[in-house]
Amino acid sequence: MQHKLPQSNLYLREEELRRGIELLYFAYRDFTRDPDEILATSNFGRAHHRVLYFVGRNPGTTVSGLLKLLRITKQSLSRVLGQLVDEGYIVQKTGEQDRRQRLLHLTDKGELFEKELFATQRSRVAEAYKKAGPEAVSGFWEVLLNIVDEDEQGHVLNQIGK
Amino acid sequence: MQHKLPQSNLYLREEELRRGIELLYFAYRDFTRDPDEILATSNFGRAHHRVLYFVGRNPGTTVSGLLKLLRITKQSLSRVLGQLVDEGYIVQKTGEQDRRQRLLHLTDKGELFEKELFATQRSRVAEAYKKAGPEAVSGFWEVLLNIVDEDEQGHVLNQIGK
DNA sequence: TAACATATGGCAGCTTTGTTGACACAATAG
DNA sequence: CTATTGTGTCAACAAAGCTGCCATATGTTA
Repeated sequence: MQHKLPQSNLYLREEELRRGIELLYFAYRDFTRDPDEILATSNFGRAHHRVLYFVGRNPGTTVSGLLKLLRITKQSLSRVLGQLVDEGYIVQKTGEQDRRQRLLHLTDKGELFEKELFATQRSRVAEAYKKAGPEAVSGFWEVLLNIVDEDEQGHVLNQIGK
Repeated sequence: MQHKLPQSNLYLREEELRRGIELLYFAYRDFTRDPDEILATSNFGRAHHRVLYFVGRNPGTTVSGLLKLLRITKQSLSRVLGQLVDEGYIVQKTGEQDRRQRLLHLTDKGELFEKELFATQRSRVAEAYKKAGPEAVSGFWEVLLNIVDEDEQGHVLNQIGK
């Protein structure tokens, strides 16, 4: 006489959910460490990295575009963006159609620095992809995408160019 | 006459790496938002959540155990831990073998609160697992584990009970 | 043209959560 | 007995979020 054990199944499911939660935490923790170390030597922080990264990925983006992408307030962004502009990593060009806009671009210095930061994450992620194999990588993308807010998945897909 | 186009392959690989980096960022951003909102109404922050979470997962853990797991300094931990103890979410019991240790446990109040916080992430992750399917979930775990520092993967595997 | 809306920038001040360094005390280990 | 370990605490600082308010230039619309 066999029957399903619902508690047992629930327990299993909970363990699987906690596994995802914990792996996400630990992976993110380590994933940010290498660039953080480089940033610290330049008196920058993680917030500067994000701005450099997304300006590099979306040249000509506007301030409000970045605000929506990063979901932070104007003041938070303006602090780090101002420093990056002051120190010559980013330039702002007045928009041609709409002259209120400040279109953001990396300078050569900014591109160089972004490449240096990216290199650390590149090797970590490339190694992980290689060890896990292409099928695992697809699953990795798919689950992560579904963890993103449903009404934001479109933006993300658009951002990651797929 | 056919030959491989190395630049093209490199370009593709870079896009795939950036996709992982960006998905990790966006997923983590949204993943932390639901609990953050609940925490804010209790005058707690994300750091309190982590302590509640890992004490719940490792009842009887010590202060130094938590320090190693979270990789923060004693002072950072002691601030949030002190608040959680003061407000009755966590109790400290003197270790029996080693009476210098303070073994940490959630109170009933603490367990209830942890459950409430977990529920938000549970439903987000469960939904993502469901949409992506079991194979994708395996890949998700595998890539994340490989993103963790190599010399920490053992600890993590031990933590997630596998 | 006048009024409203939008994109951006700036100031003041607050909070959370990380950091360092120094010191103290109880308990354990050698 | 001495050294080390586990924990707690104080002071001070920094990064990066937040709110609220105000200013200016530019675009849009009635």
